[in-house]
Amino acid sequence: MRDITLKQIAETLGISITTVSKALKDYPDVSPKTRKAVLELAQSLSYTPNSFAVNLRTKESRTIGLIIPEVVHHFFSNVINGIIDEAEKNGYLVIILQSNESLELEKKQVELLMQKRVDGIIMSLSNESNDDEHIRDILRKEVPFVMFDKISKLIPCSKVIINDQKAAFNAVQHLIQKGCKKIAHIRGPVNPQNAIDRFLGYKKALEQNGIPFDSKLVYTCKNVTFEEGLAFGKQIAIEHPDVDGIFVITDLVAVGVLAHFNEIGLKVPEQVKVIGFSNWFMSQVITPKLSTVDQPSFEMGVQSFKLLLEEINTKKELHPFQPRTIELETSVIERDSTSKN
Amino acid sequence: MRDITLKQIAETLGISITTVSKALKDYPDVSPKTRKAVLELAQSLSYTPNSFAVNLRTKESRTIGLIIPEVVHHFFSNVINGIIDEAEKNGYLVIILQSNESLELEKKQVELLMQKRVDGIIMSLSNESNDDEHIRDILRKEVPFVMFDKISKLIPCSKVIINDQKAAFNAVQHLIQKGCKKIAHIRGPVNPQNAIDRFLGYKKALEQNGIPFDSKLVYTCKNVTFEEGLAFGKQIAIEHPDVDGIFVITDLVAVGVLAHFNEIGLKVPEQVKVIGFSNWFMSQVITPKLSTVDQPSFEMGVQSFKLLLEEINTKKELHPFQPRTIELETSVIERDSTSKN
DNA sequence: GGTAATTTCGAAAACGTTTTCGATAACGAT
DNA sequence: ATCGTTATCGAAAACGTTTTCGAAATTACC
Repeated sequence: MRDITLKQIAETLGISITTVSKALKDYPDVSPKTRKAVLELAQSLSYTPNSFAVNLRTKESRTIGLIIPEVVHHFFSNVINGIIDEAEKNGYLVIILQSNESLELEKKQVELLMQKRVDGIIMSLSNESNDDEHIRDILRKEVPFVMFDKISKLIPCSKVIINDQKAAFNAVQHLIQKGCKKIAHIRGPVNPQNAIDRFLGYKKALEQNGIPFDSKLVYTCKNVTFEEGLAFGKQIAIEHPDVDGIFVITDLVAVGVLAHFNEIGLKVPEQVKVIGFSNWFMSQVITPKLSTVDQPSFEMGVQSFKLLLEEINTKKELHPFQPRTIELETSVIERDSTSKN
Repeated sequence: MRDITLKQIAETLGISITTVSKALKDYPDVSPKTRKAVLELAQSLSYTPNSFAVNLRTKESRTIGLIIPEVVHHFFSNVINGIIDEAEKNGYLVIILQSNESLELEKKQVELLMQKRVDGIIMSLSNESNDDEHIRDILRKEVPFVMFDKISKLIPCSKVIINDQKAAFNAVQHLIQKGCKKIAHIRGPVNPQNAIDRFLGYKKALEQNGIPFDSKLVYTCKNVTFEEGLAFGKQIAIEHPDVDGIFVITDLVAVGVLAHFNEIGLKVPEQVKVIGFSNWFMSQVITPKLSTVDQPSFEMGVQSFKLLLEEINTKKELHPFQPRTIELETSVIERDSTSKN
């Protein structure tokens, strides 16, 4: 049961390979009669073109690469979802790699994808990423490239982001409106731009409301885990028992905080209000239901692929490509952890 | 900045393409002197072989396809994690597609992957899958193939599974040991083999303990969601207020049940004990912490790829391949939803 | 110096497709 | 019958690599 090729079809029909190829691709210069014959035979033999040969000839594989810090993560798996959905609609397949937040791995994977000659790369930076030579390498080779969420502002490429600073500002503003006077912040790691921006948004909201900024009230995550949430919850309760509001970098950590407060009997939202970030599915399942900032993760995936496709297509026609940045809207979602009904 | 090819290296060095190729691939019949020259030039030009050409020539792409019902799912994203980890270790990349539990999509995707000529396919069936012509097509074309978790017992291929019946049996046995006399079961959809097996395990445990089976105590999920958990929790509380134990098809649904019980003030585990399935990360975060059955999802991914690689390699050497089934161990994890400490 | 063995190299085919361009055939118009 | 036009086809090159097989060059041996 060997693979069917154009050659075999041509031979059994007594015509040339060229004509068979043309018939299958709806070229105008083949008679209806022979076209019909070719189509029928191809159908009955269930011919499918050898994609390896097509790739070589056309110099494209209709495959893109996706590098993310981790697959097992509510936010990222939703983005993946959006990307592979939109990609499939457009006849593209997606190769997924995860950097496990390691810069070294990330570099290797970028190289791997370029060797594979994917048609484009979508990527969210690992937390370690500050050296970006490997990223510039992508641009140098003119491989279509889009970054989302964790981006580097220095790289001139298309991006899909949210306005982290504004979103964080709104979250803290929400706490203040609910009456909070002393607000702590559990922030993300040092490097990632969005951790920085959310911190800046927190700071700005305090300033605009005449609340003095106190660096002692800022706690920095290393791994952004549930366990860190537990630990920081404990630390805050001990070090600053008068804190009445906490803005947390992401829902997962916020859930850890809530879990600790539940355990020690600290009342949320009566004694302290908590707001997270991301609108993780789980945040409306726990008690108390967690207020949060909705971040359109699926849509982020969709838009990322669309931008990439745009770049792929304009470059295919040898036109110059102008990178674009898409900023998606966020919104504060009020639940039980910041208001009692 | 065009791509570097063997031809270019050969021309600048004044030797043949053949020799360049051999030098780069450590063939014995090339002198140390020319090898050195080739290696150095290749290095300085940062030559990388055109994988499209290599694919065509070697008839393999070092890429595999993975079809799963949904990416955004704790169990599946962990399996994905295991697969792409192990694949990368062995120099393989992974194309991921999701069937969204639709048989029609699943069929299309199988075809897509075969057209792409991936070196192998790993797959977990969608809930709709009962017609398996598309699966048999994979075997007919002798594409290496592994199924995991949601499998079809009728297909002769390698599989990675758990013993769902035994695991369910142990879960129900656990409830009985904790004193439950009237045990309900929220089961999965009708088709999937593992939903059937877990149901059988439930039944068997009742029988062996002299508890009469009552089909009225069995509730069938359609979509296996948190919302269904809420709904069935409500239904059970109304229809059978004397139920004192519930075995739920998966943690997500069980969490829904707990959420409803929390809401109406039904005490878990005092009035009713609940045990889930999968050991979802979230199950130890909610109150009360959910007892469950641990299912080694990451390991399932690793083993799936290993089996696939085994098949790829033996088939590459034209040896006959004997499918194998790997059964991974599960264990009951006791938490607060079945015992008070 | 002659023969045999060993190194070292390269021509060429093959993988299967796409596409250009020229050739042939068919047809209509005069 | 001649010319121009159009419809239909196929030869061949190209994509870049791998590998076989034979040729040439070098070395070893007596």
